[in-house]
Amino acid sequence: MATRPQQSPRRTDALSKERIVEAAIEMLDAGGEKALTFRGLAARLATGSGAIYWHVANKDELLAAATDDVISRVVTDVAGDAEPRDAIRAMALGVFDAIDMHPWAGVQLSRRPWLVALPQLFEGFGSQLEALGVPERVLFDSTSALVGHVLGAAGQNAANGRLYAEGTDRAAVLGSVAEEWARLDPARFPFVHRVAAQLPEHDDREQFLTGVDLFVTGIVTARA
Amino acid sequence: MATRPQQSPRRTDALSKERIVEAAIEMLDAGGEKALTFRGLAARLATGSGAIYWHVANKDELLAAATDDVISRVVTDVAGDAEPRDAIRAMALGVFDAIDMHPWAGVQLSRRPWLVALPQLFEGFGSQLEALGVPERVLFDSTSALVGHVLGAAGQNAANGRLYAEGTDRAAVLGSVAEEWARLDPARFPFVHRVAAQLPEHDDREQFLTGVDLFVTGIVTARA
DNA sequence: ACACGACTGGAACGCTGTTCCAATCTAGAG
DNA sequence: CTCTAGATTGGAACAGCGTTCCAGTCGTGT
Repeated sequence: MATRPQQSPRRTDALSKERIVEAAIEMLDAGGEKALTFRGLAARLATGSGAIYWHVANKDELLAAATDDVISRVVTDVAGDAEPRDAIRAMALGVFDAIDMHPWAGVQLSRRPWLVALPQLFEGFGSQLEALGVPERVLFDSTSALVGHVLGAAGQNAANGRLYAEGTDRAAVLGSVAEEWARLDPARFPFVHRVAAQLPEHDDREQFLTGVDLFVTGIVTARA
Repeated sequence: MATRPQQSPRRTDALSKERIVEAAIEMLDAGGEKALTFRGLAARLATGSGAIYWHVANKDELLAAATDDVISRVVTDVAGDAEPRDAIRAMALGVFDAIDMHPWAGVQLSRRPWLVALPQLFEGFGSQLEALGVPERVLFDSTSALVGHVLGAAGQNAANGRLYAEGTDRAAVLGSVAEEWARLDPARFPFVHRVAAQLPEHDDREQFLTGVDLFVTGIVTARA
């Protein structure tokens, strides 16, 4: 049988999971989820796809590792010596911005939770709620709800963002959606009809923050 | 050149987008997102994949149509003559249960919003908030936040559900996650350490409802 | 000098979404 | 009734994917 010549020279710099994850994040940021392929990754790292599999079990693990990397970086960045409400706002905004910057991570978070980053979020939000005087009895439920809200709403926003990621701009897309809403039957959709105009001009980041504030207000109010 | 024999007899019952979407939903419910393939769909409908493409542009459109079908069914089911808070709880639970029953739809919702069902959600939640006396000025933001919360938290839950969907049961998975949390450094994760025990025994549905209530409380409180 | 395990890279496999097109049906015109 | 034009079908073909497999190469310890 014919021997395989193995013509191309071997790499000198070692491959590693870190280097692979780093390259994967770059590809994901550049072209979204479907831009990450093992062939492309191999080309970018100047290797073969088989070599990658020696360091990473499969694509799912690679995506999870990339998501973990991106999220945990943000969570640890937030300092903890502010007022509880401000600290919560800061952490929530950190998550929001991270997911906004890496939308593929948002999808991943709503797909495979219990990530390494999750305990960090729980710890951060939970301890601040405790500082706000939320009683032990409802602390776990409140924290779960808050974490779920932040991840859910941020992911939701990232999904919207992807719509006008390529080419078309935000205002145009939202404008056309607003037109659609305005065309709906005013008898069946009076409310939608009325607020359609506000759709194109709202600020996603601020709206997200409003939601977090409302949530904290609810928790604090129910505390009594 | 050789003619193609086209041996198998033609179907008598017409193909249609509705029939295709219906079959797709069955496949998605049975085996999740990756169980839906055009080949499998063609086999189930006793046709070829090409025929499906005459009715449906591509897989994305098919997924969007299936999601719309499942979600809008639930939204229109909720009657509207209850107390505002109860109506909101009922609608939220409807969405929660729908996504819980069809987890693939949850992923889809956090991926491609502005679905046909979205105006219905906006209308439902928005009009109830209005009935609660939320002033016009913050009505749009509050409704957006509430819709985002419901979709986000429900999707989040569905993602968790998929972890113990196949084989392993919920209690076992949550138990092992709780153990992992308990093993974390108590100095760095005091809060997580403390609430880990509550993780396996909490009720997702109830926790979701708690979150919605907290949110509404926050909105009502901020109304003043 | 040698051997052995860690590591590499590219070929190959089975599957996917999608495109293409001959074959076939249906409806209406003449 | 015949003919034809368009709507619809089904399956072959294509490019590309994740994954597996394995011959080859390197670095290290003896």
